[in-house]
Amino acid sequence: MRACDVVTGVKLNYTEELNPEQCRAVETIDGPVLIIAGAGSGKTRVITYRIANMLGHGIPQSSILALTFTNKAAHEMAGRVRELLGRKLPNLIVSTFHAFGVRILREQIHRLGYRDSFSIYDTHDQLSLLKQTAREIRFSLDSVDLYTTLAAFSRIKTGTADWDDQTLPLHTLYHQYQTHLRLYNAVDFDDLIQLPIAILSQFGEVADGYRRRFSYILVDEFQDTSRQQYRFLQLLGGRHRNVCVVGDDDQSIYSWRGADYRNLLQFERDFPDLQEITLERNYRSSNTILAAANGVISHNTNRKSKNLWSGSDGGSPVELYHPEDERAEATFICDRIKGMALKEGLKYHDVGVLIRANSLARALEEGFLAENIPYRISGGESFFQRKEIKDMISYMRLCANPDDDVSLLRIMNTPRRGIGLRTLEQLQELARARGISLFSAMHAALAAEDSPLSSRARDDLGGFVTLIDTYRPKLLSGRRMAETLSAMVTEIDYWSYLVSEHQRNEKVAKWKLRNIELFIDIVRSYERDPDTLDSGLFHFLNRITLQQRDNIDQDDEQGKVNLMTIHAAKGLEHEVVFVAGVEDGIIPHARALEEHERNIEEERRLFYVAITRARRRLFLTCCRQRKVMREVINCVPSPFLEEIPAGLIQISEVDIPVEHDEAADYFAMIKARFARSGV
DNA sequence: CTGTACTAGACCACT
DNA sequence: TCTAGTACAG
Repeated sequence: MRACDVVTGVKLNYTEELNPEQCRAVETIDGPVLIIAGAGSGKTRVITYRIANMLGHGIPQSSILALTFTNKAAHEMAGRVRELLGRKLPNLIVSTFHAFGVRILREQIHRLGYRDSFSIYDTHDQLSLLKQTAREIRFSLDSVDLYTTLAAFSRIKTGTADWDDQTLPLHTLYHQYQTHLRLYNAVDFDDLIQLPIAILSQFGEVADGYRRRFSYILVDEFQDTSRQQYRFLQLLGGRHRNVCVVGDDDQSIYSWRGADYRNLLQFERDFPDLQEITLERNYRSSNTILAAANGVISHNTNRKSKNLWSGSDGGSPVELYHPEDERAEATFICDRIKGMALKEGLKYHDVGVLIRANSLARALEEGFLAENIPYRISGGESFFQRKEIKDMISYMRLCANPDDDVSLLRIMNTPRRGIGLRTLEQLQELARARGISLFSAMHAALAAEDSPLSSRARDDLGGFVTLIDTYRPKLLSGRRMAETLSAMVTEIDYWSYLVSEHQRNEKVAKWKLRNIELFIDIVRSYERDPDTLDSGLFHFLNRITLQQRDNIDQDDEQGKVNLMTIHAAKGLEHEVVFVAGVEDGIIPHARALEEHERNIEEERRLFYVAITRARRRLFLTCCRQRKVMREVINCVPSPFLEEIPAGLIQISEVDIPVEHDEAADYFAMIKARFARSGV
């Protein structure tokens, strides 16, 4: 019997718990390793045991770097390791690529001429920067879509695309955007990968330091890595070659964000001596669910051939239901959940309700509320994206980095302080002339004898500058940040601002104030958390900026139904899974197909990921009609439904008369298939 | 400079 | 339906 004695003294007997392939994956520690891990093949288990095994072989935790793609996956992995070893590993780094990028930048960004107090701009901030930049250089954005522009900038920055006829007119805008980022001492999400690459490739001794430090690298969800992330990985691990990547090409669902399946081929080319391990045995789902999933995914071309099989037998059929509209859909889902809870003792937290887009969440949430089913939702707008919270964050960011014009512009007049357009224009003029930030320009304008500002404007401005200058050292001290913030909220009288903004609706004002209190609590518990090694203002801000979608409900997931997007569900599993809105235009999403017809394969993988989240039972719902924006539209069932072998599906009949031809046709079709298959 | 009222456009996924 | 942006009056 093999066992490994981990530092903690915990004995790990994994041979009994793992199959031979899994064991091999756990035991192959040195050199390049490629693990192809099908859905439900125990991947997370393998990764955690592998880390435990490495520690058991005397590899220090600080030498191991485990990278994933989403926050959720990173948390999941860190939690599993902790659970397995029964203790926290403070020096083991399990993080997203972006968070790891921040870590490097905090240590090294000065080499590129930034200060380590840099701000990180999320999409919102990028958007305001873009607008502001355009205004400044008199570039009309009327003809271009802002998001498209940002996407183009991203492709340019990451080297995914070159300037072409489409993007060339944006050339000066892009450069101005970049200049501003630098002036404001700010970076965007792409920079979090791009700048570390620049540092590692320009400064050999720095790169060597990191290579020595992280001598074992593990990458989860490798199929979702971008070319940039691969390059980053190569710079870090290309020499010592102790790089283990784990992935499944069938679950690649992030190509829109730069994920590139060619990384897999590149990895094989770069490390021709790699050990390849394929995990094909599925431990998660019933045979029925697995067969349904296989039926769907087999329609994709260009797959690395893989045959998932399961030791378990049969299982309940996949149930397909056609509700009248999205409200009936919510009712059906609630009824089923309640029924199973009652009859089978199903726990609410063992249920996952998956949706393609956040917009589908509303009707379901309303249903859960009406039926008193506790739920939690992940994805969508995070707590930190809420307006009132972003205001607080902007105050903190400006204190951390006074050159951050985007944050300054957000709060300069929030609450209203009488600093108007005229004053702002004068300040911007001054800032531009001297090549300084707005906050510096404010100081300059206040100090200047011949200031063009009116005395009223001087007073208003002076109040703001004094406010920031007073709270800045307090927040920077890193002590009692929560109290400081709380005092500031009182001083700026944010409550009155909320009340005046929501005169008609006092409830909203109260709700927002409550959110701010919640935020202050978060700051407080962050400060008190003994596990945060670096409890300063910057670290806090960086951390929450990367937490764009994950909600802060880490506390109690017990007893709550999980409502989330399919993207967010990747890597998770549930006893019972509902996939809502299995309609043409939603899965596959119309917008995805508009972009490119070939995106159908990724949409299919998305559906595959949704199906394979289920252990025992799978329900698919497909509305007859649905309200989209203003109007009610008739729905057509998703074409992917036909790819599920007919014998596996059971139609849940509805007692509502069939009104629409399309729906009727589809019904007939399903019934015919049903008859043919002889069920 | 502020507040209100009106209009257009948004809903695809994550860091 | 909701929000962000703009026009205009005070």
